[in-house]
Amino acid sequence: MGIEWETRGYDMPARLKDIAQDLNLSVVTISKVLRDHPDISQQTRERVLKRMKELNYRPNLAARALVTGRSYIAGLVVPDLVHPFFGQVAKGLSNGLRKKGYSLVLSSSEDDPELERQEIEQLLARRVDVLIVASTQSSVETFHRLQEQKIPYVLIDRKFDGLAANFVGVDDAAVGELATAHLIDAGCRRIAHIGGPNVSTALGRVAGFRRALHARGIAVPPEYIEMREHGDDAGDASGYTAMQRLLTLNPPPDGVFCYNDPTAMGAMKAVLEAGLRVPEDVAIAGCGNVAYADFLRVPLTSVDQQSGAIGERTARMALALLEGGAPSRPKTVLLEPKLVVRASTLRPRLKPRK
Amino acid sequence: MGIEWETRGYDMPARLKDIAQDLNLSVVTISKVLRDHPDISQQTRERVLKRMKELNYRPNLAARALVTGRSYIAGLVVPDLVHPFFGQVAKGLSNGLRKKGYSLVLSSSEDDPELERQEIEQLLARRVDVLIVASTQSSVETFHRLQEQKIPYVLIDRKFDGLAANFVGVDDAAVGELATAHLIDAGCRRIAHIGGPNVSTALGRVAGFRRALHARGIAVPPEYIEMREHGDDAGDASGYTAMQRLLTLNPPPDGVFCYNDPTAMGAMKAVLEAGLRVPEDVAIAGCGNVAYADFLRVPLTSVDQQSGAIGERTARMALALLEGGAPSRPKTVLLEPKLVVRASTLRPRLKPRK
DNA sequence: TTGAAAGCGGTACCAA
DNA sequence: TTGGTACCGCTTTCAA
Repeated sequence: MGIEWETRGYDMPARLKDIAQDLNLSVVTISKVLRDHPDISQQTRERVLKRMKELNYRPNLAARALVTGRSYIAGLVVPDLVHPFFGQVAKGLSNGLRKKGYSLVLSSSEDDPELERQEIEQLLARRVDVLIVASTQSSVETFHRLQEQKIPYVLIDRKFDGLAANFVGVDDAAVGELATAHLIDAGCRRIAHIGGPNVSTALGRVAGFRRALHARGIAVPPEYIEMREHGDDAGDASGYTAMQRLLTLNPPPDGVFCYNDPTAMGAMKAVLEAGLRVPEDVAIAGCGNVAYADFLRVPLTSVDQQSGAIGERTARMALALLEGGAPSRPKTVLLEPKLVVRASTLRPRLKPRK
Repeated sequence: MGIEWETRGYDMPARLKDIAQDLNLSVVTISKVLRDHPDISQQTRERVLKRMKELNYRPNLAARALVTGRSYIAGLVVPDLVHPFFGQVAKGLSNGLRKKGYSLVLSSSEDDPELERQEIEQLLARRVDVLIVASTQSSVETFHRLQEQKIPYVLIDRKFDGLAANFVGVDDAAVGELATAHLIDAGCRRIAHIGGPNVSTALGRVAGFRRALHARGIAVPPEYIEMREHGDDAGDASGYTAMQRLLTLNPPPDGVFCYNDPTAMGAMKAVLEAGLRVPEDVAIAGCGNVAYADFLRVPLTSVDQQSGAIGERTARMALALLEGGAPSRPKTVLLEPKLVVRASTLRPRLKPRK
């Protein structure tokens, strides 16, 4: 045991220096063993590894990051961790990055653009190697700054028009089209939409909604479209009130496409409370395909956003940015949404005839 | 502009040294301004701050951590991020820590004890200041090691008998008692339990279940208790099959207390598919009070586990561990569970008489 | 195959 | 009020 070790206390983490002194070697040699450097004799290597085990040695990653300039940390900023979509993305991402030794630092922006900016600052101060953001910004300025500073980043879920950035998400217009076309096929003719806040996902979905109706020559009265200001959290409450309003119209809609599943759940509640039936009087389709969609009052038809796949693809893209040699052009990965049909849109005329 | 700056490239982050050279000051002076050290002249301070803004200076937290020995990072390990309970905990925790400048590094153990150990190692290598773990270990060894190394840690949700550790969670026996007593009050007399895996939460809940029945002199046939091996994910599937088995018994139960809400949802599905009614034939109570409990086929009575509060209290405890002076005795915070009654247990005899 | 010296970007201590 | 020097734990370069 080196003298150093004696005086450091058994609760302080061991350092390369401690091992070096114990073994009468230099710090450099130990460092090389640590990193599997070739030019170390087998015998020395074994002695060092043995001592490392004994001392329970763990390299100080912060120190390493300081000299190598790589932290092996990815930063993730999401609007709301409680939303199952982002939970799933975080899980897929975390799994993908772990394999390559990266850790994930998590920030929640609470759907607040200013807070999101602060969190990004904090992550940059930590010198994360890459940033992954489901942004709630309305301006693109933050990301221009990142570009200037050549900080690799990937946008997920929400993107910006006119910003050439790495992006992983679903094709939101396709999401809207898929759900809406399905409602039409189910026999609905007065189809309404309860939309989300002013971000790309909500805008894309309402655009797809319009496109599908237009393609089939079905008109959409403006009052059939309700864009809500809520973020991702209070979706059920806002879906509820939006649907109540839609039911006062004359004629009321016989089908509704909702921005997300919580919104759809709120809408469903309003319909049932009004004494109407789902799907016979009003068919309902949501987005997100939450895990429990099958267990709802009426099992909910929903467009799957591939949350797990988004996490994995984002991990792949982030790693490519880091390990890949030349900085490449920004890439966009658009996953195909999938419609999952359940009872909330299975109207009589579509049910199998007996 | 210092010569250094010219040659560094505009995309490299500015350092104290750059600012010092630009202003003909020493690095120490800049560092003091950065940390609001008192003995700096007003004029100097302003010059420095101005230059910091211009260069968009961000202190390198890794470098600071190296010298101060404090990383301002907390590590969180959970079994499954997708489970809404842990999402909520992570959110509360993140918010509580952010206020004091801490970041949160997130690890998912996927309910795998070995992976959990590896993740903890990784976090220790990052020199996190405190560790927060919802552990899936069966042995207590990992935590003894942490104690030896004097690494502050807080267990959440799941605890260990005989391990004196900081803990934040709910009183699981109370959870079980609360739900079971309610089922009895609702008029159930043949009450079954679908339990979870071999961790403290599941064991505590089944103990409370037994205690409540015993206190009212109601017997529990052993076959009325189904302990499932699943983790937190496939709860719905295992609740479904467990309930199917329970329904084959003679007599079948008229009330079921389930380990968690997904399990309860699966159980509910099995009951309804068997052509029975909830709650008239079988009343069902769950645990966790998931956000959408109100929107299920039959709105689900559930015991609220206070997930948000757990996150916040854990943040407080973690901060106390770090900022507090003397190392204190391990503390246990047991939050009171709350029963949220919904239709799944509102049996006729409890309904208001007309 | 091994190691001495320099330095990553900061902070602490003490002298000027 | 300001700054020189040492050092945090590790990697890099280059010489022995």
